[in-house]
Amino acid sequence: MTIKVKFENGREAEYPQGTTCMDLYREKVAENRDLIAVLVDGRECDLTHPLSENSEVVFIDFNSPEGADIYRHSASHVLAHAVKRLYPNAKLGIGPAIENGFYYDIDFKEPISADDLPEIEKEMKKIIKERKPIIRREMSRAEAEKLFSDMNETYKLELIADLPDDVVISCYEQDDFIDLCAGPHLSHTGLIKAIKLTGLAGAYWRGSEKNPMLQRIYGTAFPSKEMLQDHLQMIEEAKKRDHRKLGRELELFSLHEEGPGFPFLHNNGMIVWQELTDFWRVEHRRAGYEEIKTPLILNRSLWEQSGHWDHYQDNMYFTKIDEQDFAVKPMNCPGAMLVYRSRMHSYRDLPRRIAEIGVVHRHELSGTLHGLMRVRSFTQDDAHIFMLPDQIEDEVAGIIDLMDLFYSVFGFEYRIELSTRPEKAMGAVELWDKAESLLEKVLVDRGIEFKVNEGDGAFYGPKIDFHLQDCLGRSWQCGTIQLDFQMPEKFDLTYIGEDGAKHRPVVIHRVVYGSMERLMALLIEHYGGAFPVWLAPVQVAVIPVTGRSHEYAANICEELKNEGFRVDVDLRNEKVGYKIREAQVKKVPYMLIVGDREVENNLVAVRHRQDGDLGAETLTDFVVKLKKEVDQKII
RNA sequence: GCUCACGUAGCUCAGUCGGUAGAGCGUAUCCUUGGUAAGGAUAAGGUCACCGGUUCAAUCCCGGUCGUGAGCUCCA
Repeated sequence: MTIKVKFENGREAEYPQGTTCMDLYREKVAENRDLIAVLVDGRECDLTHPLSENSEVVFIDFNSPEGADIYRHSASHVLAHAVKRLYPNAKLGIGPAIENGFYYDIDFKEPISADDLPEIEKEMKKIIKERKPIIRREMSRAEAEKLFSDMNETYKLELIADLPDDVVISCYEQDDFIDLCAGPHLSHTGLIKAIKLTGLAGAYWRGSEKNPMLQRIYGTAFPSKEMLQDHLQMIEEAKKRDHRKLGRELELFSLHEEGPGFPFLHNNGMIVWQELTDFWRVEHRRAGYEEIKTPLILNRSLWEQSGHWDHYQDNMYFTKIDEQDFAVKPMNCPGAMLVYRSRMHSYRDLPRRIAEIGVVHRHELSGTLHGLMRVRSFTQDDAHIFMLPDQIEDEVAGIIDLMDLFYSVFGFEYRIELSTRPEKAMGAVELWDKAESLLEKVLVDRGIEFKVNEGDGAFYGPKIDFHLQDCLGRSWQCGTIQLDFQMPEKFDLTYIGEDGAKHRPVVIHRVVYGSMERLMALLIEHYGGAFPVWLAPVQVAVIPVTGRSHEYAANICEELKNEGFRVDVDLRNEKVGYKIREAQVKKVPYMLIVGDREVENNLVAVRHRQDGDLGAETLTDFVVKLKKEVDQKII
């Protein structure tokens, strides 16, 4: 019997039945030595996998997502293997590959510390050097249970117990180490070229705080030392750009024990903030938005009506005023609902786009707080759009355009995801279906690529999320467009239709920046603290060379201020090099160096923080260029 | 919230096997007038996070509190 095998390049060939992928691999690897695994009809398989029927076979290397996963999954087994050699009593949890690496959760009899990682890493390298073959063993449930119970691997027994009846139970063996695992794996440990253990942290068994906490060892693996180096360098770069560090150095904001999760913005941070909100207001007015401001603290009755009292109480802050319960707002919507409801609406008034840059407070778990990224008090660039059902499409399209405008100004790439009706959804199914297909239509009509997350929508409506990608390739969810079928019901919102009867409007809840605080953090890291001129807290530093040019420098500074620029003059008794260094470290975009030569010819010597010395020109010429850079928000 | 680690000058960090502490940067003053990333000297600056305990003696050891950091979905 022979079977037909189709390769990724379209070539077909016949082989005897039972030919393993390894046999084919031997031919292939001659062409590409980096191949490490195989997809048979799209499924990841071991190289030893025998082919029993006509199949499509694709060999993959580390550069495919599946390849990287298999590679790192094998690395995690090597980690567990090394741990078992050094700590025979340790019990294994799970050890999957993750983005950029892998981990293994382990229950150590005596907790280990980060100092123990180098030794484990050394043992891993030994196992790699030994080039142990990795062998798949399939077994019955009873055999597996006996095996792991003999080894006292209680967590593995728990996993086996939870495996469905019809699944093939498999283990992977290398040397004297055997682990319950679906696979697939590399064919031997020697294929792992570069590893590094990167961290140690606690993690609950199966992610539940009711379960015991295991120790999670994080690591990463690459097929070459260079790739590992690059990856580690990327992490270093991210550390350098950490907004908490830059925020302090550039005096943008500070955090204090007195207000955990409540950041303090300093003058420099406020300048960036104001530029961001100024830009936001200009574009929102242009797009037909009104702006409102609603109170921080509102009566309990409102939160009962909105449902927050029942469903969000754990995250809210409370106070009492005149014997009555009040809550600090965790969201802006109820306020906006009251504004809408404060007068009657005709269908002719809609859509009504009501925006609010609103401060909300949410009690987040203390362990989740992180700089400006995750706080307990933040500012949303919120807007609620009240509209007729048949306006949904146009409104959503308008918001998508607005998002694109903002994100491209910052130089962010972004991805879009559409989340649809979840199990416990509120509202009529027909309305959901209609809304979902409308959202999809808007995206398709504009030729926008998007990913669908089935069942991931909010219980009150489907949504479109925007995930920004920063310059280090990390992604952050910022913008969101959420249809809300709930709020109009809860607040009994109405408009008078053409027929003279009351109807229910649809509400869209949307943010572009998301949280101002988080956007600031994002921008700080995206730009590495070197803000484009329009955002830079100080746009120009005037630097006199000697005391003789102090007066000239001060005049230049005045003139630039009068032109509306943010400018500092450095009249300290220091050398130019020193002053330049300082302006450079503070990431000031432009330095104007003025000495005797410039005074004499009435010029300024321009230095750019990246491009260095640009030569001398007149102040007028410089102002023209600078104005253009600010107005066009050039990155 | 939970686990582990950490908390020493404005910042980055050293140190004390228990006898109340030190560097660099920054700051102030003086000298230096210097042309594209750090000129020199001197000085000031610390309840060693906070509260208890052990001890003749605690910044150090122990306990607690607060704060900070890495994690806590990625399913054998």
